[in-house]
Amino acid sequence: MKKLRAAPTLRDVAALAGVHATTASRALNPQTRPLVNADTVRKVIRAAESLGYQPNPIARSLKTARSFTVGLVIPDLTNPLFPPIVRGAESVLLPAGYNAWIVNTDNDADRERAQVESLRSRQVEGLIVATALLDHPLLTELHAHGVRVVLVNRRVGGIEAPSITGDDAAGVASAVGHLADLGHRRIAHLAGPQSTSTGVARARAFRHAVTDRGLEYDPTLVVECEHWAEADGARALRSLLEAGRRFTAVVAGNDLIALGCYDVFAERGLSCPDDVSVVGFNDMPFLDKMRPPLTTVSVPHYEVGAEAARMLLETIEDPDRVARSVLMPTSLVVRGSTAPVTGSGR
Amino acid sequence: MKKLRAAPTLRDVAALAGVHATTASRALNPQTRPLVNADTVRKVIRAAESLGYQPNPIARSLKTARSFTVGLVIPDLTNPLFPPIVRGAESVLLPAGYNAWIVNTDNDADRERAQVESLRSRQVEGLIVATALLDHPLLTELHAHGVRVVLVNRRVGGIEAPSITGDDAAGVASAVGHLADLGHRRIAHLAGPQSTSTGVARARAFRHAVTDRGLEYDPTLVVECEHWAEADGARALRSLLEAGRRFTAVVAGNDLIALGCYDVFAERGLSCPDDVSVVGFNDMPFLDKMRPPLTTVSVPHYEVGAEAARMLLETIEDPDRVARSVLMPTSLVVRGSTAPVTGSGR
DNA sequence: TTGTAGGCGTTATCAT
DNA sequence: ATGATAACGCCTACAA
Repeated sequence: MKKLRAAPTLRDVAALAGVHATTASRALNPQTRPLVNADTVRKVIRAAESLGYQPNPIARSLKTARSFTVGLVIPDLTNPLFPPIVRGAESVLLPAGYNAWIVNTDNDADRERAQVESLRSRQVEGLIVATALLDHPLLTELHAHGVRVVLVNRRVGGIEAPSITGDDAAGVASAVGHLADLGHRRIAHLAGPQSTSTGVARARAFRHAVTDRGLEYDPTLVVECEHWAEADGARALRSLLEAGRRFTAVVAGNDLIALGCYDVFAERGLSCPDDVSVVGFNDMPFLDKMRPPLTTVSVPHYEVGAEAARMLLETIEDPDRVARSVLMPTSLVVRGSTAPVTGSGR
Repeated sequence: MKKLRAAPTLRDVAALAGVHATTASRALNPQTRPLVNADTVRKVIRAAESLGYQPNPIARSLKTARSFTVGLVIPDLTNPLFPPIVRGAESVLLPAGYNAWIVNTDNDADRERAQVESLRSRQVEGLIVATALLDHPLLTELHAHGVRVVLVNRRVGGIEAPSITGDDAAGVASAVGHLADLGHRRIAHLAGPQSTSTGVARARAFRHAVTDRGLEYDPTLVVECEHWAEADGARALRSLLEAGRRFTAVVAGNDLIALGCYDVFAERGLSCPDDVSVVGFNDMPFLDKMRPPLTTVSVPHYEVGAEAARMLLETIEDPDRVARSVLMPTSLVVRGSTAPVTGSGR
């Protein structure tokens, strides 16, 4: 068995430098360094380097109740939407000396509660949360307890937490506008879950965009999906078809719902975009290689994550900062799933 | 400003139960519970519950040098290959009372070193590492220092660390066999980086599979990609085409390299599978919706992650356990990117 | 400018 | 069966 040399502690450094541990602590900490003699500082730093000293963050946390760590609460890492948010957040946090603790909730409230509890007990200094529901008791609680939270992507009703989201209204408007320009008059909306702010915002934006374009808003052309997933998108589209609704285009709540439509097209021998045009939302990776390449609304997820991290760091440094809500600009990416309306319609 | 009620500590529980903190500790800890009077245990537990007591893992770590946390070292979370590994690992770790710290290295050695350092300083009890290179000084070092490491997906040369990988040889053999059955005789291989065990293993397996099938192995039909990415796959395929090589099928090192080929097909007006068949590796999500749907070798990544976590927990509980290397079974998923060879060839 | 003392919350060790 | 004491490694008063 190999004997593991224990990591050097502050006392080891102090001993080597011939000073007291306190002095070593002060010398090593940029905050308190001015308090100590320049020569001593140099000696201590040299000692620390020669021993390969790394402060023990656990001991530090215990004493200071800080951790230089923030929690990222993600509903599902396998949804390609979220990894770019994570990377964006890390791109800001790591250079600032913070670490990110990523947890998956699997869209499960109990698991979310347990994970958040675990983060809190490890003294995370704030949370970036991507799991928000409009009615979200846990987040309401955390907010009431003064836990620093920044929401990404979705918001919670009734609390004033800072949030960074895509501009759903503008995005949906650009999608509807694009379809209208192509001559589509009967456009369906496969809405995301109405338990999420994004689902509601996009559905509302759809209604407004349609009427703004002088089209008739037909509520029977709007179906809610239970989850933001392919299977639910497929189910929603099937229900429209089976009810005999007529439409020539679909605005999907997100890309996965749009891809679910592709499955139904294959089942029923429909052609996209010849029979039906489809627009997604998010611009997740690889859409350009789909059959057909999916027209979608691009959201700058990396920037969403980065901005959320910046905002969280701001609130950590200045707790009295007022909550802001930032809308990140979206852009329409036109690909092959949308085309001018044909004579036939459906 | 809201006053945050500090979390109750063990002393609070002890005081409420009318016992000493030590006793409360023993009563709450299943390991030591038998040492204390059943009545006392009940009193303490009741007190703990009424206060909502949660042990402070930081203090516990400081004292015990344990953390019930393991680190997951991932090269790039936006590569859809890795999230399922993460979830598989979590599916084992969380129920066992462990947490997972996920870190992204961006394929950068310095960043990896920093992240691993940070994990170690937080007392993680082991590492699940997906970033292995054949020549990997950091991992060699960690191994020499006795750090518990389980490798996933890829291995390191020269050290005997347990590893969980897909069965590259069998997977490539099934891909080559499929193409041979379709009549292909001149098959190219766009190999992954030869700095990774996977890249090497698949290239070697390709050579063997080709000759096993009685085909001629032509080294000019094998090109190494610098990274496991679309752009590199595209570059490699272009180099073959520009050199005027003749082949009717491609075995790509992984799915991303295969998708890079799609870009080149589009550039040059080639049709897949009519002009060239392509097989990928990994079966990442959404391949069934690509144009054309990609034939690939499926690797059970979720299970890879789960198995790695199980193995790591085993080594934590029984450090003398000998390192095993597990090959997870792969399966060929035939889709639309492969077809019988046509007369023309190229 | 530096040192001393004490404590963050928990558990290991020794004593009762 | 329970209590007292000390220690994990660090930092923050306070004292010198």
